[in-house]
Amino acid sequence: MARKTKEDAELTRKSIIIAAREVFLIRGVSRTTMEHIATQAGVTRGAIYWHFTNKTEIFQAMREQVFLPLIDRMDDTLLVDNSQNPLVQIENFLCGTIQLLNNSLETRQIYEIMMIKCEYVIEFSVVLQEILLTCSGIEEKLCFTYEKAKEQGLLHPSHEPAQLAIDTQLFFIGLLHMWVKDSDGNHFRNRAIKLIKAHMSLIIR
Amino acid sequence: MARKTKEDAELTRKSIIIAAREVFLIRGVSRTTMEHIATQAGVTRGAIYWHFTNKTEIFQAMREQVFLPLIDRMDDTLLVDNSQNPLVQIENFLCGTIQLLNNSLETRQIYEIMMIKCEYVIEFSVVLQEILLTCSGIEEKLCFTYEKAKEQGLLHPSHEPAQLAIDTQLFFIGLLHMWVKDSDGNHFRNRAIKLIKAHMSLIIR
DNA sequence: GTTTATACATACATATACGAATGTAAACAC
DNA sequence: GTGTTTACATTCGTATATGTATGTATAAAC
Repeated sequence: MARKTKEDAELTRKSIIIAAREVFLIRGVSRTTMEHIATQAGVTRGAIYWHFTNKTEIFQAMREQVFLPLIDRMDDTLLVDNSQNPLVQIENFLCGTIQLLNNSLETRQIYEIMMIKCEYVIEFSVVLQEILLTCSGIEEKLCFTYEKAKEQGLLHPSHEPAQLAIDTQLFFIGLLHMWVKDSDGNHFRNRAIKLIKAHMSLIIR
Repeated sequence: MARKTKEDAELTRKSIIIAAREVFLIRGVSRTTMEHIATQAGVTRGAIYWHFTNKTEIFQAMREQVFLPLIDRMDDTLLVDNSQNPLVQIENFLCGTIQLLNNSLETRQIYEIMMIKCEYVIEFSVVLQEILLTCSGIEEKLCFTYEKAKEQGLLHPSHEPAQLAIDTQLFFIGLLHMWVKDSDGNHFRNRAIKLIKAHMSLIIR
């Protein structure tokens, strides 16, 4: 076929990432081939190899579409906006993530792929490291916000911000994992917001 | 080669499961072939196809070696032994699981495989359902134990056993996931016991 | 002691996947 | 308007995986 304009090329690049997400979700990352992605995107493998060197690069491109906004939203909710009660800030961040998952098919699918449709073997160890780094960042920001709460006397005196930060983080990681696995929705998806509020209520006072 | 006794056949069956675990851990479940497992076990694919119909069946056999004992231990710690403080029972169950992971290479590897070396696509949906069922069971037993604690006045009056059960369960699921991912150990593995005690201390009184 | 079923190994047929090499037509630079 | 580069499509060689079919030596049944 013929050469396209730069805008068109960028469109096919994006369509490849979208196609990859759709196929990853159904077949799992390891079992999807370049041919699967190409067919889904309506191009040939040649097009994919032009834009990406291998499947890992497609995966990373897909991942960035979700995780860069996550960091931004976390910074906005926890660090920038200081007008609110810190505990409400944390609750808003957690609930906001759940609402994002509810509203955005793309985000929902990418989370599902990353959590239960991907095998973190050696070639994906970079991804694992990045996930751990992201988690460290979340913990830090939660800790920072819990410290604000403590300064304002919102916490029980025996509760340490660092411990609360890890507890909340682990609670939320568990919630996200079960949210993703709970495909029928009755155990965790529909109750996620209530579970977050219940968790926060354990901490208040 | 020649026919073996039943005991020998059972030995090769077990060696296949062990070999599968070792290869799954390195290559991920999807990317390991029957040939990989056979080579690792020192047999041919013929032996594997004799004992198992496909890879999923090997995976399930491997999984049962860990999850059936888990249920038993949970029942022992949370339901049977009523001599102790219910909150201590819960803490013992959680810490016991971590200690099992620390002490048993086999358990540790199978958890790692199930959490980050396996893609839960359609053919593994049965496994996912079983995991969800196991979680429901854990939640029920935690709830039962928290109810005992409430009856004994060990909980803050505003804390509901059902909510505490889910919160603890999600905390622990998150902890297990991070425990597995934290291969260098400094972020979660070495701190797991302390994190559990911190979590339980949030609930007391 | 012969027969039969077992516990594999070997061989084969088929399918699939990858990466690179090559082809090509249009966009863009000049 | 010609040349060059881009953005792919097509083709090819090779490797690898699967499942089955067949071979075979021995344990077990009788």
